[in-house]
Amino acid sequence: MSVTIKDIAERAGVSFSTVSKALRNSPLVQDITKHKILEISKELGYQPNIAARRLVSNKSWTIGVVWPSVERVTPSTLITRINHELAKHSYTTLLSINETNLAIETFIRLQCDAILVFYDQERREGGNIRSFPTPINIPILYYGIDGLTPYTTIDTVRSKAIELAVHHLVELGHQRIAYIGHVKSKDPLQYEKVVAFTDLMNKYNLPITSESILPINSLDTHEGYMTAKQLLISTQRPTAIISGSYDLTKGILRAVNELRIRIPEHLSLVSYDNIQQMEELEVPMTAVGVSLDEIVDTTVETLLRLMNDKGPVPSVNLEPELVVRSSTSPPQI
Amino acid sequence: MSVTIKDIAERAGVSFSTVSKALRNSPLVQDITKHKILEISKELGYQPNIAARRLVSNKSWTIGVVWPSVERVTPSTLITRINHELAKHSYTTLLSINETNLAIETFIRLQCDAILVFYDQERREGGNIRSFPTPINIPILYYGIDGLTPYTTIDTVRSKAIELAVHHLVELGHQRIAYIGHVKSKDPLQYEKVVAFTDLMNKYNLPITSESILPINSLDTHEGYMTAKQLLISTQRPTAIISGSYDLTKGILRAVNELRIRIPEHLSLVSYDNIQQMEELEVPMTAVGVSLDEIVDTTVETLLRLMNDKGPVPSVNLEPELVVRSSTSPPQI
DNA sequence: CTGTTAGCGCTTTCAA
DNA sequence: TTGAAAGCGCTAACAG
Repeated sequence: MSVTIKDIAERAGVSFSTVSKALRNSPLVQDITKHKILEISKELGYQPNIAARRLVSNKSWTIGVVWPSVERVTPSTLITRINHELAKHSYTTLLSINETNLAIETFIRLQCDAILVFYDQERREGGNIRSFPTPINIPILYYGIDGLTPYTTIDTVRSKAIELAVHHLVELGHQRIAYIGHVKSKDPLQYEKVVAFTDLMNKYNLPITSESILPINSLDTHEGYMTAKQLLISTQRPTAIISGSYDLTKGILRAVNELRIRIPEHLSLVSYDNIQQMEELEVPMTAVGVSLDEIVDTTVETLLRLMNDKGPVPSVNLEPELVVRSSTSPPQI
Repeated sequence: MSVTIKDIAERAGVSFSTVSKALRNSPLVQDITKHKILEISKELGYQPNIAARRLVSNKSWTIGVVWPSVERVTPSTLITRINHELAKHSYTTLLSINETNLAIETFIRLQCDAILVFYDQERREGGNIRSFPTPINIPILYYGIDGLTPYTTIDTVRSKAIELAVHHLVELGHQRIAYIGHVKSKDPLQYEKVVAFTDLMNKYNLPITSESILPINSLDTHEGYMTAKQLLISTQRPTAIISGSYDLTKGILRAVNELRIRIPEHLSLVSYDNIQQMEELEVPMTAVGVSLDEIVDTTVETLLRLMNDKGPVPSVNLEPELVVRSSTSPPQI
């Protein structure tokens, strides 16, 4: 059995309620007594039992995160940052890699104070996105699927980001623009970007050929490299490329280097994913997207409101920005 | 507030202990009553409070997994599989991405039934590998760092795997053997493999040149591709390559294809990581390592013993195997 | 079959 | 400043 306040009380020769107060640093306990109790509890390796505490105080200081896709690298940074930020507010995050509804169930049983759900686009779970089958008394926040659930949601307007990219390039004078990104899979988040690209190219009356939308199989560096190399060898190569993710961009850069193409003189490059690392690439990268800081802050803030406010908390749709760096310029003729 | 058995009891017009029995499907409750109770509880969205349950029954059916490195892809498959396997024994896994000691603390407070620790080699945490600062009453199992902790450990003999690979190639008659997989970072698990390679090459009196140990930056596909391409262009190219991971191997294969080198006629290839996917590569791959199934099974089994046995549970060092497929043959002269 | 009761570890009045 | 007592949601004897 684990160490309890009773064990400490016995050793310290005081009542267990005094121990409870001492451990929570209540002013109602003499300093000497407090010291002694703290010492003994350390010695015994005492850890307060969250279960019991939650039972009486209705607060577990625990947030459940539904994380059905451990294997995807992209959002990992996000959860790491959120975890860190919540820790500042003394919350501990717990992840579950089970199927969404099962995970939610577990978190309810654990009496978490709130649940954050990263919906798994790839696994496409059985239709229960809209609402959990039974009523839930714990606040839930969804990430990334605005409009698909009745719960509060944090999302980013991906199409807008692509628009910003195309617009920027067109303003610089580019006409032959290519988009390298996920097309094949049914991932709606990725699909949204391609659609936005096509729409905007049409709007500007720019040509869409087989060489302007480059499908890839995954969002990793190697795919970016291979696809870009193929594309850039062509004589009618584009004067500008929009890349669907940071990892892809790294690959594209390698291909560009090998072919001795200079950025931005011979080729302009805009990348999705507004993260700090864009700044540190060989060529500081012009990028579009919502900054990670903003996503993290908004998510944590919404989570806190969800737990503290009585009324409903509104969903947020974060607006992407364009950050112009050195990878874009007017096309050279 | 959440729904409790009392709420159900009231609605059903029975005592709350009858509800408790009914929910746990006790034979001591009439079928009609049981049905009614089950229905009401579903209607109300009842979820048993693990906290309260654990408080009295001393069992939370919950296993804490310390997972400090969400961002690393490799072991993700492992945890996914373990999670699945434990579910069969009705345990739920909970992950924490916090620093090890903090995570352990949380799991103790949550009264998990056991804790599984994946030690983070990259983050190299502050010296507390050896033992948790205070006594713990919950069984702990460490993965991958045999000999560094007093707790029970599951580990694989990585050096032995590399030995098997070299031995196999030497027996086939290879002399110029290269190893791709020396990560520059100080990851001890990777380092162990390089050391084993050097030792064995020396033992067989085979030459180690600058072209037999290829340093890489990470274990991913792109690194494998770039490194292999560089290596294989050389006139004095090796007749066999040992690859440090599955991902690297995929990259090496791409380079090989591009250069129109044929496997195994022109080049033999052995890969670390004994996983099913090796079978499905363009060339079914000869591989070394402990099979994932075995790792999963052993881990789960040890975890269960740790929870059920009274006495200490021994650590396990899993022996790697060599699985010969079609990617290796004697060198052609 | 069903209800009553005690108690798990803890916080929180209320008394001393 | 300390202790006693009640109660959080649940399980497990024990009585009825």
